[in-house]
Amino acid sequence: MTTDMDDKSARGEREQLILRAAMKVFTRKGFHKARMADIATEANVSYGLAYHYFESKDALFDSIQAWWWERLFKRLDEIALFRKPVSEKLEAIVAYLLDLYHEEPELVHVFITEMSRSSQTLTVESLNNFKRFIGSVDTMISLAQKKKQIRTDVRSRYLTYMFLGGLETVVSSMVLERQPLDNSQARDRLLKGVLDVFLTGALGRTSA
Amino acid sequence: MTTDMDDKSARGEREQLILRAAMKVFTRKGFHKARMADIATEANVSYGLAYHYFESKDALFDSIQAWWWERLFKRLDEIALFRKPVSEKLEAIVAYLLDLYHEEPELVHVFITEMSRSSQTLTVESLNNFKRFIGSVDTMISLAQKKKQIRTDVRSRYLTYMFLGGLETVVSSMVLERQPLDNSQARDRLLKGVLDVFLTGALGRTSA
Amino acid sequence: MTTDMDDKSARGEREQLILRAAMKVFTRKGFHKARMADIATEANVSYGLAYHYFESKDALFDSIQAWWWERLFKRLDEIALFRKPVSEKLEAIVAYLLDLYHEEPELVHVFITEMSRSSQTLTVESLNNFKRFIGSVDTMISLAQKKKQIRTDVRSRYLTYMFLGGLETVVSSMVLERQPLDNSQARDRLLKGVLDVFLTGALGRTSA
Amino acid sequence: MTTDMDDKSARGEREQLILRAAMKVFTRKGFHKARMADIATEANVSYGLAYHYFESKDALFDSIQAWWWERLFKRLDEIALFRKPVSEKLEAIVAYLLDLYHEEPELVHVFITEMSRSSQTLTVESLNNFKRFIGSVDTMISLAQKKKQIRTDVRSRYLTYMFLGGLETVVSSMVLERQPLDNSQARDRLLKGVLDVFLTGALGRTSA
DNA sequence: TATGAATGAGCTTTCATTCAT
DNA sequence: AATGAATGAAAGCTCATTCAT
Repeated sequence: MTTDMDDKSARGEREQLILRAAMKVFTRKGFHKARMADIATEANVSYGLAYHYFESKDALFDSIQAWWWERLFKRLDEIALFRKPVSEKLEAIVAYLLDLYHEEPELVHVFITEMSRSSQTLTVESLNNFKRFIGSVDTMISLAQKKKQIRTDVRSRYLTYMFLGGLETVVSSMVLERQPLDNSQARDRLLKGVLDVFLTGALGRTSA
Repeated sequence: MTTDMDDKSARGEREQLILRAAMKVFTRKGFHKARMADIATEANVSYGLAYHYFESKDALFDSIQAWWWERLFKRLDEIALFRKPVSEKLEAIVAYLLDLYHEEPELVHVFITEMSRSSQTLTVESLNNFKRFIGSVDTMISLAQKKKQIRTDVRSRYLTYMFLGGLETVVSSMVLERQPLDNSQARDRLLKGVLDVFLTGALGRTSA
Repeated sequence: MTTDMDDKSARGEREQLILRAAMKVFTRKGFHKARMADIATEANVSYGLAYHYFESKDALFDSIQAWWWERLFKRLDEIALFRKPVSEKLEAIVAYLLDLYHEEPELVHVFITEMSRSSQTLTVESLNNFKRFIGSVDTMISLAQKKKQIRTDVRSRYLTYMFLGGLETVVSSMVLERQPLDNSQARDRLLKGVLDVFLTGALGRTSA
Repeated sequence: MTTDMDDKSARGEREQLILRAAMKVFTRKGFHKARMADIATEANVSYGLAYHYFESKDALFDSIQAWWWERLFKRLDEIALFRKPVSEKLEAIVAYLLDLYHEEPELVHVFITEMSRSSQTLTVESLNNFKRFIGSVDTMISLAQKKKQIRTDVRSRYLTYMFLGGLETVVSSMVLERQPLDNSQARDRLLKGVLDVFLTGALGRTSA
């Protein structure tokens, strides 16, 4: 899996340091209870330096969001180009999230706890990102419907919700209980599980 | 559907007034940006009075949570006693949420945006409520597995996550876009859709 | 001399207390170096109470300005109606300032040091107040020119500047050296002096 | 008119650059709202460099003051030596200010708005400069009184205040409204006006 | 019950100043 | 000479909470 770390190291080292410290503190205390002082301390950096790199606490949070969405959309765009059945595309999405959780647990944590809900941070812009995210998956699914790869008697939008909702909840349960995903077998089992349940349902193929 | 309003009317009328005002303001501004003054204003009440009924802002929020969980667990317990296939139990859960969203959209909104995520409010107690909630559904599902009503090759916990996650995301999409659910046809379609996708998967029965 | 104290006592007592404390602190330290904490301490009042009554430090300053202008314009309007030669009108203006300095030295101090110059606080609105002030005196003077009470070979605007400038500087010298004006003889001498020099010039009547 | 530029060009060119930038920024935003960063930007210089030349923001302001007073006292001392009637000496003072305003409007602006009032910057030293300034004019006037060139029934101090106050207000009105004084006719009219009103008063010679 | 004035800890943000390069 | 990253004290403002009435 390609990593976007490349452009990260291009950014100021200190900036990265602060960004990562912020993610840690947001993970630990949540956005609102996190104080800039905590972030600076976590980064072993003076109070003012955080403001040297980021205009405000909100701007810092926005940078994290931007980072998240940038990576995600980049990967989604790659996946959309796959010349493979929808099942493999969806599998790649699940894999992306699980692997990112392994690499950057704090980033995923912040996404789950601070971005994905929390009306406080739901600006018009972030709502648009969500719409683009959902829309992107929706496109894959409705394409699959056209190719008769999956059922057509349910609107693609609902299939999308069920897929993303299930995926998010599985990830959430790991995030909130801070379960590491260091075991690649566990990762594969989860991967297959999510996908299989989504595709064949709780009844499974035996329903035939 | 029975309503728990009965015990609500038992509480002081003013108390209810304040509680509902709080839900509205939390819905509008989120917990952290909501000020006690806003809530008092919304309730047309002095803000000293809010403290007469609720010890603190947190206590006020806790009351809302308690209300939510009380209703939910009561209903779940009823559903658990159904002598019916798991599909009907799950359908009753979906129906509960959709109907509650129709009745008390703010309550569901606060649940989605403030309670279900947001590490700020994730106290040990609320985490326990989530565990009990998930555990309750898990029990229904593993019971069904024992009765061979559903597939047994996936751990009940994951089936539970996929079900609740899908359900939550469908509800979320309504909540966040503030879509009313006043049409009973739409409600039934949604109900069947969620259930059917969960049970038979994205491939549907045709996968046989 | 009528006093506007009446409407002041109508305002909240505490509000007045804070306003006066602010004037004292502004007089002592200047607007910028004055901290809200200083003002609260001076007023023997908690920090937050100042914000209960005044939205911000600027708003507090604006209130002082408003008070100043309100009193001044009220008096100027009265004076303008005098059916007397211009010399008596101008004398009344000088008397107003000298007496106000006796009554409310801090108010005059703040006017001299913070309002009358200091581009920081020169908003469009306060500039307009100055223009109205100068315009009001200008009107008296040009009226006197039409009645041939005073020379007509110099534009009324310049006569106004010379009068107000001289007056302000005399008052400034008292203010900046914190000279009290408790002696009514001194007050009268000053009053006559300013007026006589303005009217008959440095050469005096002997210039004839 | 001789210029003090000689010693200015002796100073570092960059130092001058920064000094002028500071005057511009002080003129635009006032001393307190002016940030060192603004001054550096205005001078197209890094803000570390400003500290290379000036110990602090206050020191920078002090340099501007010193420049102002140095020029003024030099000129006043020259004028004091004139073997001419007081009217010509006072005329030379007015001329100095008007011409300086033409040459260095920002310097005069800073004097009017930041130095001449504003208790914040009124240090003991600057107060002494004011006293020396006023004293210098006072000396000219009391000398004229001894020679019976002007009236002796008013204390020289008050005549001085009336003269300087009128002059300052006339200049202020130009400064605050940012009127250029590029027309030499206007300059002469102003010059004669100020002097004539001060000498013969609002009643003029016709008062005889 | 009901009010809203009063309190003050806590937080974000600014910006003069220092210093390694 | 020159740069600008780094520091941290200082100050404005918010708002949950208390309490006298």
